[in-house]
Amino acid sequence: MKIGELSRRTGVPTRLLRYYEEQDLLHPERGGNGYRAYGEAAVRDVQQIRGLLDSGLTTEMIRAILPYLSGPDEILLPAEHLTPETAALLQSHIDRIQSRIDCLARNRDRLTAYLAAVRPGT
Amino acid sequence: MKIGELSRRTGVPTRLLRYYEEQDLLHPERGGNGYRAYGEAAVRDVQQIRGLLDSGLTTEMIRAILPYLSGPDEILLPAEHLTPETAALLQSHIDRIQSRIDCLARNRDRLTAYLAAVRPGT
DNA sequence: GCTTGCCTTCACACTGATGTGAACGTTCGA
DNA sequence: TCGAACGTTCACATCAGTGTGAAGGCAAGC
Repeated sequence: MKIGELSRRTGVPTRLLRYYEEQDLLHPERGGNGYRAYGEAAVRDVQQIRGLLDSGLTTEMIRAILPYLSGPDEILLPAEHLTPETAALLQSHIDRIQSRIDCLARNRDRLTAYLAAVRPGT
Repeated sequence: MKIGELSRRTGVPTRLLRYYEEQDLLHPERGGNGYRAYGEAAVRDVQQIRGLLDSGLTTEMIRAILPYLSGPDEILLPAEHLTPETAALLQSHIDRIQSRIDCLARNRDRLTAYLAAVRPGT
C-alpha cells in the first residue's frame, strides 16, 4: 500500500508517516519509482506509534520498545538477538513506563476524589 | 523563600521555575524589591509539576488540573467555585489520563510478557 | 565601601513533534 | 494526450520544554 492509503486508513497525515520513517519507527519498502510501499502490518504499527506518542512517550523510547510490541501474542524477535544488555535496557524502559503509570494513577485518584468530595454538595 | 532556595530544594533550575510561573503554574508573591517569594507549599507544587511533565502531560493540562491536586487529603477549592462545566472539563481530563494509563499499561504488559517468554530460554 | 552572590528581565538557541508549501516527477482515467 | 491526483524531497515555521548568557539591580559579609 502507498502512503496515501496508509494515511487514510490510520488518519495520520503523510507528513507524519514520513517523519516516523525518518525517526526509524517505520521501514516501508521502496518501489522502482521511489514510492513507499507499506505492508498490512503498518496500519497496526502506526496506530501503536500514535497511541504511545499520545501517551507522552518520545520517538526515542518508542523506537527502543517497538520491536518488542509487535502483536498481541506473536513474538517476532528471537531470543538469540536478546543480549543481557538489551534485556536490561528493556526492563529499564518498563520501569520508566511504570513510574509514569504510577504518577498518572495517583493524580487521577486525587482528581476523582476531589470530584467525589465536591459533587454531592452541589 | 526566594527562587534560589526553591531551586536547590527541588533540583529544578531557576530558569524553569520562572517558566512555570510564566505558564501560570506557580504564583509566587513579590517582595518590595521585585524578588519572588515562595511559600513552603511551592516545594510540593514544583515536584508535582515535574512529575506530571515527566509523565508526558503538557503545561496546559497541568494548569487545568493543578488547582485540584493540592494535598493528599486537603480540598482547597470550595465547591461553590465548581460549575458543572468545570466538573465536566475535569472529568474529561480524568478520562484522558485514564486513556494514557491504559495504553501504557497495555504496552508494559506486552513488554513484560516478551521478557518473560524469552528470558527462560537464555 | 566593595566584593560576592543573589535576584531581575530580555533574548537567542536547540530539540521534538508537527504544519505547510514549493518544486517537481509519476500514474491513471476521461 | 492531458489533467487530476498522487508521489517525491527540501525547507521554512510553529509550539513546548529547556539551556544559556548578557546586562543590570539588590544584599550581606568582610
